[in-house]
Amino acid sequence: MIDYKQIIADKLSAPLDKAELSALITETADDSFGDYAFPCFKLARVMRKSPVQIAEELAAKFVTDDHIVKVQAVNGYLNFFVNRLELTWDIISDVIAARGRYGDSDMGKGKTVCIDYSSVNICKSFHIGHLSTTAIGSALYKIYSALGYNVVGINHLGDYGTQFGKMIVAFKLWGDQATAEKEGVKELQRLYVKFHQEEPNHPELTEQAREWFARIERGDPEAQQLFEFFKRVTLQEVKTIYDRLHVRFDSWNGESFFNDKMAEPLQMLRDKGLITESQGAQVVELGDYGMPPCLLVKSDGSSLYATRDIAAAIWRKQHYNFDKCLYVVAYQQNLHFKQFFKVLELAGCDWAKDLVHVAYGMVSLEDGAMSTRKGNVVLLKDVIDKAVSKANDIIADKNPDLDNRSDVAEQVGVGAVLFSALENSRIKDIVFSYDRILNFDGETAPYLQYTYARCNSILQKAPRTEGVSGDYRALDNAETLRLVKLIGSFPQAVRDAALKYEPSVISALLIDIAQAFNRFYIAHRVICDNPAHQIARLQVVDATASVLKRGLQLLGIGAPPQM
RNA sequence: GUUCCCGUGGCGAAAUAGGAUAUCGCAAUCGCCUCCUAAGCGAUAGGCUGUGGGUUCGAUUCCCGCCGGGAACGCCA
Repeated sequence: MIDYKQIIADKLSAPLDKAELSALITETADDSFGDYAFPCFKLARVMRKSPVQIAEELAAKFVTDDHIVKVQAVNGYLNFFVNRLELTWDIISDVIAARGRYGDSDMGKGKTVCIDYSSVNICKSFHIGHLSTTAIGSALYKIYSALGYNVVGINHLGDYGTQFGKMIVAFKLWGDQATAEKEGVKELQRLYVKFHQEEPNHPELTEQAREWFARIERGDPEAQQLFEFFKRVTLQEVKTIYDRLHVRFDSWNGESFFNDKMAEPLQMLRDKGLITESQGAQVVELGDYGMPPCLLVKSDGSSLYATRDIAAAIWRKQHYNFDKCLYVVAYQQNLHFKQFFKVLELAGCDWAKDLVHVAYGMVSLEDGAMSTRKGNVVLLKDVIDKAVSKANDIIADKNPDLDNRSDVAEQVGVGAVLFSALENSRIKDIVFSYDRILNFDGETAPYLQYTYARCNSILQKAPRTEGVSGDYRALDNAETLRLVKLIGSFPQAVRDAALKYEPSVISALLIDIAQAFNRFYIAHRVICDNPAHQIARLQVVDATASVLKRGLQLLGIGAPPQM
């Protein structure tokens, strides 16, 4: 890969060192300005001259060569035109040489990243509120893997808490095994809701629930068995969703797993003198850091969320020795993460700095917040089913002879759903709307997939041309340049996505690439009378297809060859 | 009340760790399939980037105030 910035920096005779120079060199806002630009404004102060004058002087002194073919001073910018055919071929050949793995690197070699994502709750339905953590976490998993990191995907199950005592009471009173097996989480959910309806009028239920929860903790066989049953029913159902989304985990150690692993961390915090008594509870005071205290032990002696998260973080550090541990959890829990990260830092865990809360925005419905208890939820399964069914209808209409029709519809529908959680900055709130998620036009996964299929179609239909070499002058035009430059920025986008924990960096670039390709496609016929031109253009198509596919893979979205 | 986040054309967003004329999609109107997939492409219309200051050669981007929206703030997770 030719480093034009470096070439320019080496040849520029400005009173700054090479590193500063190349840091200042940027890509131009518009191809008509050139390809790279050096803003002279910072030099103005040092050199005591106007930026316009500096640019002109630098331009006059700059000696062009085979790589940098033209220099222009415009409004205080020094604009460089590179050898565009060289740039084009440089990028295209890199992509082709990468054989489908363009953008991969070994920057993470020997490093481990833990990613805590999706983390479903037992006995609760999987609704669209869980889509963001699942899609973002899974995409980060793939992105970090592509960068050579060893990645550990963790589904930190919500499988501990007094609600399971309630579930047992409800199940014994109103439920039965056969129905639960048949109806799955829906039935568990119904029992849970019923418990809350009955509880105000039957205070003894609360007491029974507490008792059953205590029995789970003691390892009472009946309680344990029922609890495992709920867990099995929930996971069975959730796993069918994960299968459809192609989401994988390396660990399913949830809250209950850490139940017997909290004593040591607590003792450690006590030994360090961090824990104090407050209103009967044991807390770590964080007033010095502008935060309310972090509660670790309730006045009845039982543990809390933060206690388990601290134990889990320590356990993960010991077992995986991570270089980074990401928590893909909604921003509602900002304070919680800040608190327990700080507690670990105060405890002298220098690795506390490697814990990252990857926060994302809330999903709400058009008529307000979702509520499991009120039954006001949109199930993810229903959304996927609708999307797939719509994809099916469109295929029936546009491409009825397509092979593997249902498979393609599945990939398109699922892709559309996943993309909705990956297209924007994760911090943005989302108001769920069927209209939006079922729209397959414009900036959507089906658009990317369609563009990929278009590329593929050309590659397949192009007649073989033996003994002819490509004429790359066929690539000397605005549409190709724009497309190729975008493709060339893909590796950096992958790194940025990892650095910022932001898969949307990749989604946004893919949209730009697809758009640039479609404009290229309209403007320049690939399969044409001139075999030399055809060969050159086919390589652009090949590279586009390759990058679109790789990008979609990193987002966890399928790329059917035809649609 | 305190802390944090968000505020860009009717709607949804982008702007590479301050840079050149604020970019894209949806919706709207009008065009383009005897020609590589029209899930596409083009054109028109739509903006004082919430607001008032400040820093800077330059602010959507950084700082302060205000307004509007959201979230969190002790025995849930």
